[in-house]
Amino acid sequence: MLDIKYIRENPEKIRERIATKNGDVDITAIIDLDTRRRNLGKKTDDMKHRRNTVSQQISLKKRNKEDASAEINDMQSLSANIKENDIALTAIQDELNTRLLLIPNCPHPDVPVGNSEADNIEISSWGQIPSFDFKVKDHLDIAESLGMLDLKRGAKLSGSGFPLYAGWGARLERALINFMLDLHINEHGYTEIFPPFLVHSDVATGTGQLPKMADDMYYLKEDDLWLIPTAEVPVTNMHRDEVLSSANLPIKYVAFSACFRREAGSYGKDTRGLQRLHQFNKVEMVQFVHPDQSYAQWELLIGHAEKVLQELKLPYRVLELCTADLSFAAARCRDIELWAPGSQKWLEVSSCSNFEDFQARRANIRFKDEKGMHYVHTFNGSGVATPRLLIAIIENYQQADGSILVPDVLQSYLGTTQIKG
RNA sequence: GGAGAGGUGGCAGAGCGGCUGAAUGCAACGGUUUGCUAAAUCGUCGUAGUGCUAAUAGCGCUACCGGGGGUUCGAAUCCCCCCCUCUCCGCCA
Repeated sequence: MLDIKYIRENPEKIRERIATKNGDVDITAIIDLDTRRRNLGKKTDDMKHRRNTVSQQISLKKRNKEDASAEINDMQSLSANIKENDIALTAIQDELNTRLLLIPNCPHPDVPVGNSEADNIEISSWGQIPSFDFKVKDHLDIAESLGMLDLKRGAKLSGSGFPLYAGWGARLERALINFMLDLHINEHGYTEIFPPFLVHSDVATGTGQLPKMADDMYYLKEDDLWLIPTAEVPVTNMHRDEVLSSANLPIKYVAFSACFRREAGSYGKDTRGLQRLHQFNKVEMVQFVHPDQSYAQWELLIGHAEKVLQELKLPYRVLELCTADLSFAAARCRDIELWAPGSQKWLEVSSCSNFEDFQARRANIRFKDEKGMHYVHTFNGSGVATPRLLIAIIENYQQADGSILVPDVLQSYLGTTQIKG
């Protein structure tokens, strides 16, 4: 959410910044609502002041056994008017809020302006793209032949997009999650969180998924609960409506969770194997920081995600997303993509977004220092999502005989050096 | 799912129609004093909206005692609904 005062004072600037994100906002309507809210609010507050004053007089008169019926009469009609105004005011406030919640975050000034994902900029890369002296296969062929994946049975249970891992596939999945959590906890100083996977509407609103992305989330009507699309949602909202102590910042959490996404509107795109799923596992890093440290810490977090891939010795590249490719809530974002030789493409395994105070304002997460109250900055990044990581491991570590070598750092977790048929 | 108790400022905890934005204690901040890893003492000490103003400084007004309604000239205080926490019972991994 943007600050209404900032909108009031910089309407044109906001319109321009949002336009670079291909967003369109009716700033005029918002400013109009804001003006009406302030005018009616002032008027009503003055009426309430009068009521408070006169009520004091009534109290005094009654104590002195004097007649106060004239004043009481007056106040009866005044109170009726106040009630009418309050109702009107609530309606204005509600509409204003609804509109404010639909305004995307403004991109950071350093974000390259672009029209599509084609305008994202590669800012670094790591590792060598491997070459093979045999015909490479893609992850689905390999995993199915090794009994690691059973997508047919997954679909029998829940439909396509709900993968069923079996045998070494299931064990590899579990090993990856443990490896990543341990890395972030032991080497990067994060505190582990294991959150609920179902959350209230206001929680999903706090991080920016609602109201705009409602169609992309699974919803349980009976209980009014949403399945989380990422651990970011519950973990960020842990501190909703809290005042944090500045001495405790930055707060760094890492959480494993299953993630549920309806992927409405993306049918048929990148669907082979594990590329795009309705349910997947992810290790997510979330930080709450002082605004002054925001971008420095965010860069470190990207390094934490990269470290996972370096330890696994997988080639990757880092992209700075252009304005058009930024998500609703993000001010700035870098994606990390892994090379998948069997599929012959780069696969996004981590998205590291800085939201500045956008989420903090929505979720009301503040900190206090000598100068007063401020909103924290929040940012997060996958560290990382498992399905595409699994694809990259299988495809990069595949052998001519159809087996897969296990990356060094996973061998102790898996108890083997090679996965064979 | 059933029964009971309770939700008050950073925390603990009074208040139970007007003199309460809220006692008291702790914590925090500032000063004094003594001095050694502390105590004593004085003062300050909620958040948000809004108006005036050059002002994130100051002053004023309004709102907020889990959330939403109601009664009343006036509600933290009375009434109704909902949510949450705790205890007991039931069910259950």
